[in-house]
Amino acid sequence: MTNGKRERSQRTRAAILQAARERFAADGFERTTIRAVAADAEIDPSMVMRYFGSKRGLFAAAADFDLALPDLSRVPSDELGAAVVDHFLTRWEGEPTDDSLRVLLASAATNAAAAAQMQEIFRAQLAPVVAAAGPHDPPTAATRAGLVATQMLGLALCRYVLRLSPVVDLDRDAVVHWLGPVIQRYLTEPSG
Amino acid sequence: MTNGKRERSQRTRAAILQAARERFAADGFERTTIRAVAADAEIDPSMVMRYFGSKRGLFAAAADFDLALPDLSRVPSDELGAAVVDHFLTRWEGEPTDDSLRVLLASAATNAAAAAQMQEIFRAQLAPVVAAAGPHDPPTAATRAGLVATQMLGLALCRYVLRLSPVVDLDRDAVVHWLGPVIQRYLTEPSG
DNA sequence: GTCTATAATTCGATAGAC
DNA sequence: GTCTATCGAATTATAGAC
Repeated sequence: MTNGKRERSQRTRAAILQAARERFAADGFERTTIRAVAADAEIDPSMVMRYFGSKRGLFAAAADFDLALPDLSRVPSDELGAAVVDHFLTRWEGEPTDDSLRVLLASAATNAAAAAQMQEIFRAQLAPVVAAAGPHDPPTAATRAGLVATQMLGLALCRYVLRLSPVVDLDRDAVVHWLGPVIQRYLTEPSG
Repeated sequence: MTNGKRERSQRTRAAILQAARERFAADGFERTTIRAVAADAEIDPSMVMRYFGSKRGLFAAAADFDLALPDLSRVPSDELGAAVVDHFLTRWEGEPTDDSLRVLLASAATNAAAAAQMQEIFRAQLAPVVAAAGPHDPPTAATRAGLVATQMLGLALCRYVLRLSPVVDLDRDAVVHWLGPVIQRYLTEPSG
């Protein structure tokens, strides 16, 4: 394959992936059609099959992402909660916006593979960072990570998916003000 | 119509509705088929159409529910958080279990009507109870209700839909212990 | 009230020309 | 690599017999 063709192939692949992320995030797995993704990417539907094999393969590629959490062991212990909340807000509302979490949120409720992927992301990415934030059993780091997930995913659900107006209307500082101490408690409070 | 026929009709309708709630809760709106609901209810698919008009009509009937929140103005102010968390746990895990919230959660991400219904339930049922819990602006009762929604819906999402194991493994007392103070703060902390 | 039969769509996936 | 054409399956919804 020539370099020109390879570059074009990579561009096509990237265009498909971007269109797929937007569709999956907006409509979920079931309602997203390969035909619609192809139309958004301005290519033929059969190309989606060629590049990703199947609708499930396309979804797996679109939903693969990295929380990119910072190393909490370097954050002052009394600022852990605010740091975590701020990080997620940046990740979800920064430029350019990454739709990957919304892809998973919109599909995890009705797609076992998506739910499993969400579980794995929090197990493999959030729990170790929580553990590294400091020794504080009980409860275990896994339990603390689960508690953090209830609040952060609940925020994402209400703010980006359900779009509950009082939650959408909170500005960034207000979100950190209200959720920061909650996450702080989940990360550091000793008893369980 | 004779009384016998009317009773039978009511039983059929109730059987359809129960089967629909289970299917919608487990699979969401898109993946749930009228055929599957009818098979579960052991009746003909066309009967579902006769009773509920359309798949959307069936969903609307299955997703209609009442949070049945208690009057918080009668709860001691320092027990508000624990009372709310305990109420939701009873509502979601009591006998018999009511799947209605899971019906909405599983569909709200990909179904605009479901998201709107969820918004309306929290606006019409949660916000007034929060307001009645006592005067405490700012922030407004709507904002406080929104914050409560982020934590309680996040719990429901992680515990019942995603089934994150650390969250599933928490017993009732642990949930109240961890979330109670969070809800307490969202309901009563003055500054905003 | 309950059923059969089917209309009318839509989708994922494949085959194969170029 | 890209496209046309189409298969086979599944769905909602309707029409009408009994």
